[in-house]
Amino acid sequence: MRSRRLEYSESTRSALVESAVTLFTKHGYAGTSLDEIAKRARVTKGALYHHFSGKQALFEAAFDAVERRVHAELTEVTEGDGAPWDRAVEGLRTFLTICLEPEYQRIVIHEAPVVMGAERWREAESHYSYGVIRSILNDLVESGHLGAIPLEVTANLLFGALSAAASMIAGSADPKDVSARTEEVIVQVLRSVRASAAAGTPDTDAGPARGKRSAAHIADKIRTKVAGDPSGAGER
Amino acid sequence: MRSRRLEYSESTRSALVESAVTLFTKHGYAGTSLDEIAKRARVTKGALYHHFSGKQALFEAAFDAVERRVHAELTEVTEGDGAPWDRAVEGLRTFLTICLEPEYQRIVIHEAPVVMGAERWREAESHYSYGVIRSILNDLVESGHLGAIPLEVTANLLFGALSAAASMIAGSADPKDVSARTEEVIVQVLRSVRASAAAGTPDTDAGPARGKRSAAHIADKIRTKVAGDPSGAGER
DNA sequence: GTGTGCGGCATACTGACAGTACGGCGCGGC
DNA sequence: GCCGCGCCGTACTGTCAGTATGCCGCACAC
Repeated sequence: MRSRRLEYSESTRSALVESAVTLFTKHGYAGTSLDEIAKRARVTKGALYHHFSGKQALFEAAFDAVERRVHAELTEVTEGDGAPWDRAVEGLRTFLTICLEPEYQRIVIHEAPVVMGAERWREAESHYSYGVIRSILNDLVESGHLGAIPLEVTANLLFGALSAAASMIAGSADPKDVSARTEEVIVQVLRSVRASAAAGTPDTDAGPARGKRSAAHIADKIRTKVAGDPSGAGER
Repeated sequence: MRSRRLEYSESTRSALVESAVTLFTKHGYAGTSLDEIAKRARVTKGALYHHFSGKQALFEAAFDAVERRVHAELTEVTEGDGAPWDRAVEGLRTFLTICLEPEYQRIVIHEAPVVMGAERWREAESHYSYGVIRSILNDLVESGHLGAIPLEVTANLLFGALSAAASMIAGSADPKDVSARTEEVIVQVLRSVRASAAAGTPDTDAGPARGKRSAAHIADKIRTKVAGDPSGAGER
């Protein structure tokens, strides 16, 4: 039988995480004191340090909480059974929407790389939004919508572009407009790439550009190990 | 005549900035104390506070120092008199190289948005690297290499993609390889877009594409109202 | 060349905050 | 009903950003 003690404990823990999400979103990591977080959760630092090893660990818990929500929302859209292209566009749209949420913006996109370190952040992201984007791209490649592209590199570029877009959109005077135009541009680019791949003309054009080592050797490297660690998302 | 006093003063100031650049790069903003910075510059905090209003102001001075160096390096390449397309590709390559420098990576790309606030950072960037990218794109459009694109939005997407790429490259096991592949992908995409524009076929093709559902409804969902604290990101 | 003002900097202090030590209290098992 | 341990509160410590204040010597006046 579920113990009362355990229930209390989990309740305070989640209260702390929720409080942390709220305050980190509003004032940032450096601008938020542990006393504030504890106070908002109606406990003291003693409780906080009982559940988390320190400020950074608490931040990561908050990060995970936000990411899990977002991930659920994303996969719901992208793992449907529609055509890959449609799911991709819909996923794109959903991700842009998510990026407008202050929690995701500030905690995941802006603060996390600094607080957790770029290394850990990248690692964590590969299990969440970044991973979704990569798998969407993979679907597009496998279904023939995109030609041979280095998966990891392309996914990374796309993810970076989308994050920057989110930041710009949220900071703009007319978010709806900027958001719509952003989506247009990305879809347009994807279509161009698709068309280019379909035309079977991997370029070779008459540019005065550099050496001919272009499209050929790219294909060699398409399959950069999608692997990732098979263990279920390493919780701290 | 140039006063001796003034010379000393400027020397102290630049020593502080240089020290700040070094230490912020190595240990980050939060991980560096003002005493360390002062000590490395062989002065005390008194001198530091004489020249700068606080830690944040010192960071911004360090930021500016790095940006100015980079900007000079970039414009030297992109403001030549070659063909727009060549200058673009060369600029792209140069920027990717710059992104490998730890100073630029950590101070400009990673820490600055958090320390200065995304708002200020964006504003500052528009005078530096981001501005260069935008003007390169503008040249490409005017010279007919790219079709009609929303300049700001596209430049922002490209800048975000490049920043993310830089981060990935620096963190990878084989930076040169990843860097090369990144360049390939971007150039490839640009070529596709160029081809698509040249073909005068803004798509509409017979893909499994979806209906013309309005892109604008995205922003309806911006639930929380951006929540920005306009002050320089709650730092302390 | 002597006085004087002020810019440039050092020293000493204050408040805030992350992290630690330790103790009490109540739930759950016996 | 009693004991132990897990949960949490209280009180303290060290560190660091920022402030208050004063000294020292260069430059300029005369």
